[in-house]
Amino acid sequence: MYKVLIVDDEAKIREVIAEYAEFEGFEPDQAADGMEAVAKCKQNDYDIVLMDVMMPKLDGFSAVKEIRKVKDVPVIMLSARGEEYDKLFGFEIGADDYVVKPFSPKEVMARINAILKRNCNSKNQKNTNQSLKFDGLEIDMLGRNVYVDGQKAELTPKEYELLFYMVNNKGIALSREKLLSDVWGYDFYGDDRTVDTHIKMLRSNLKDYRKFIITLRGMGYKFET
Amino acid sequence: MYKVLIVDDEAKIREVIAEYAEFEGFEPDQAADGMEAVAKCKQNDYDIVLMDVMMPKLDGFSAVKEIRKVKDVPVIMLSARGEEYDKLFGFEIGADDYVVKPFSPKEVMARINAILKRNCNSKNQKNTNQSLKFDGLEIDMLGRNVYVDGQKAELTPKEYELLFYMVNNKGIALSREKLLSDVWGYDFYGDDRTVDTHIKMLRSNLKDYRKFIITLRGMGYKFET
DNA sequence: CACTAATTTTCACAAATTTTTCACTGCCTT
DNA sequence: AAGGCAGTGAAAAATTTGTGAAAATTAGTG
Repeated sequence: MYKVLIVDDEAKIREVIAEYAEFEGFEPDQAADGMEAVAKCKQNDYDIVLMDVMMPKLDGFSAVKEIRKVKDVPVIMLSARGEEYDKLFGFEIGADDYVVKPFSPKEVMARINAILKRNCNSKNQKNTNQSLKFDGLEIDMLGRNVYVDGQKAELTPKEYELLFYMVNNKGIALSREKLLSDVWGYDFYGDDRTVDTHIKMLRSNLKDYRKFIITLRGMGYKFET
Repeated sequence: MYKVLIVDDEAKIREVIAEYAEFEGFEPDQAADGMEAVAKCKQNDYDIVLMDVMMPKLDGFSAVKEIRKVKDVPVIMLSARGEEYDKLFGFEIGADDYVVKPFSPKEVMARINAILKRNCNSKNQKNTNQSLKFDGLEIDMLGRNVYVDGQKAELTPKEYELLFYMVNNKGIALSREKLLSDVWGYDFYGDDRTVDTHIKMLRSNLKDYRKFIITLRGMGYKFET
């Protein structure tokens, strides 16, 4: 059964959608703001997230960005604001669809089904191997664990996020700026060498598999097997 | 490069979208009705299809149904009718997205990008893998690798940048000044012979394919196959 | 709320690598 | 044959990365 997380600050809206979702055979869960959504996503594995844009504490866009750091779950953005700017921004940070309020629950359900259907091939593959394995380096996306030759590696959060991002961009050259903006956040004001230090720690934790983290002199780094 | 098929009976609309698509780096093709769209899809491999619903000869829904029998290409439906019924119907027959006219070309492009990004793991990998091949010289732009007869060439950053720039200006005569200002930066204060030295190193690393780097006496260099 | 532990960030320095300079050689062109 | 221009090798200069340690930040706890 597919699990759906519904994020909106209005309880009424959450209820309506949840009811429909349940009727359609989904297992709905709710969050009232971006912070809660991020927390829930880190704990649970949802098959899709419906995310309102305008919310207290943490807005929908920022929440998606935060969630995407650790989970690759499809997201549909809900917004009362139908302006083009928002739409584009939503897609850019990787929303899979965008629905403008007021929407009909039926339409939302149809869009959920469309996305789940589309992702079913890759999703199923991903579900069966939610963990990636490169030689003796295993990354368990679900449990957020990394194993080096079967032994659990104790990575700090940043180290894990960095590895996760690099693995998801396997074979692609990543500049320090790109890494800082995607892993640390677009609003990070800091030293380039910060990346180096984390790469150092990551390498040291990956033991022999440090070999997968390639230095591209004058450029940045990349993960390559 | 991604190939997009634009299906609409109004030439004007096709033109506008095609223009935008080209600007965005897609390779647009057009069809004026459902029949033509089906025929073209059977012949060619498109990465995505934009399909109008209301068309003479064969309507959009039927066309998609027909296309899906032979090809599993993503489809975005375009429709002047924004009624919910159509939307649901569109998703049911497997449309990947649904845009209601009048739409802004920008929004359509954003949706195309969203879908292509999502599907990139399947067949389009070679498309995303921006790699150029000239004889036995292969340049993998994404991974920043250069292969000479399948063997990885260890280029220094400047060597890579120089090669990258020259390849992107294939067949064009490049003066030392132009190279210095474009590859090194407009603020570079230095000797002209610097270019020569890097060309030397690059040639030596490209082995037999040094032949692509042509000296233009009294002028500069160019890359030509 | 202060204290502790863990994590993240900054930073300076050494080591490694790359870039630049430059003198010299030799080839092309007129 | 001479003058100009490109090719080359090697040394010097500059840049970049790896790393350790200290400082700053964050989270957890009594």
